[in-house]
Amino acid sequence: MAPDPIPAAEEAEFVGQLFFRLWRASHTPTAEALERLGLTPPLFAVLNHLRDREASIQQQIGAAMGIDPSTMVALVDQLERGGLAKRRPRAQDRRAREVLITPKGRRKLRRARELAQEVETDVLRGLAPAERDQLVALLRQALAAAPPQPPWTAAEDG
Amino acid sequence: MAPDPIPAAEEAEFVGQLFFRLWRASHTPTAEALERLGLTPPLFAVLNHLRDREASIQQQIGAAMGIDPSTMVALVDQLERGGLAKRRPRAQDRRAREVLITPKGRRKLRRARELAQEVETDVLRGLAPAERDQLVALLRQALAAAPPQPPWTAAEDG
DNA sequence: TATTGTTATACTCTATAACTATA
DNA sequence: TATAGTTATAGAGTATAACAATA
Repeated sequence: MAPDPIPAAEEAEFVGQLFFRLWRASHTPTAEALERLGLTPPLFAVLNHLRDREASIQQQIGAAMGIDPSTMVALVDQLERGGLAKRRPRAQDRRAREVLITPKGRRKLRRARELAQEVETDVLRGLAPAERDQLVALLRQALAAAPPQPPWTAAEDG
Repeated sequence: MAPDPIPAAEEAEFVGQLFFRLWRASHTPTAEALERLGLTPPLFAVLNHLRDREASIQQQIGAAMGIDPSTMVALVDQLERGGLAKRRPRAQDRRAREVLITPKGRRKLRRARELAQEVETDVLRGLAPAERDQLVALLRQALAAAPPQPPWTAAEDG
């Protein structure tokens, strides 16, 4: 059997631990909410990417989000099976596949983003609105100046 | 081949993504530094726990840090093999094993904590000291009020 | 020859379940 | 019978490497 829940702030000595615990605090309920829509965090991340950059090809998506090419194949497969996105060969280079979000995909993404926002509001409920804005600003500032990152997994999301 | 490094702040729309990216920004180089000491992030986490609570038994450590009992066995095995900690039966209940950090373990932990601190300073180099303090305060405040968490993995550290 | 995507496989990490020894 | 720890196994998630199609 898995251990009981943990006192939230215990043992978080290093800043990295704080990042991790807050990420988990947001990731776990987000993943549960997404599951009710038939989505996973990686699928949600790809859909978010697709929302703004329709004609990007698999490799570009993977490079932008740190998803391995072979993993991208499986993710886009899932999106296609669910009718949330579709592939088409790029005209200028028929090796490459452009991935496009479908109207159904947009509708599902809209609901998913709402759920993710709700979770995030709940996770940061300890902060006043001004404090929350301040936190986000500091996080962005730190990340912008942080050392360059190696490739990441796709498990990142709200 | 794995994809190239990612522009740090790109795509981090949700706060959860910021947490994740900053955690990774600190976790990856920390893991690399620990490896040079023969440690891993989970071992580092357990040693940190042991530093302050010597007589805790495996189950307690696991419960406090969200590490599965069977995973704890493997971790303490590794610490014992390296001479960094040792087990002994608890007098009052010989089913239970108290885990104690050794002097060698303390020395190694001291170096590990120095390395982790250096990484963290580097990760947060974009923030002025006052901003950094402010960030930590906001993170702690948010975490203290966040919804109760399910068990965690041991991958959390500086 | 190099590159995109694909496939099949291997690896890492963690959880699950059955077992032992104590209680 | 219940609990701490152990062991062996399975599962999820991801990466690696070889292959096909195209450039």
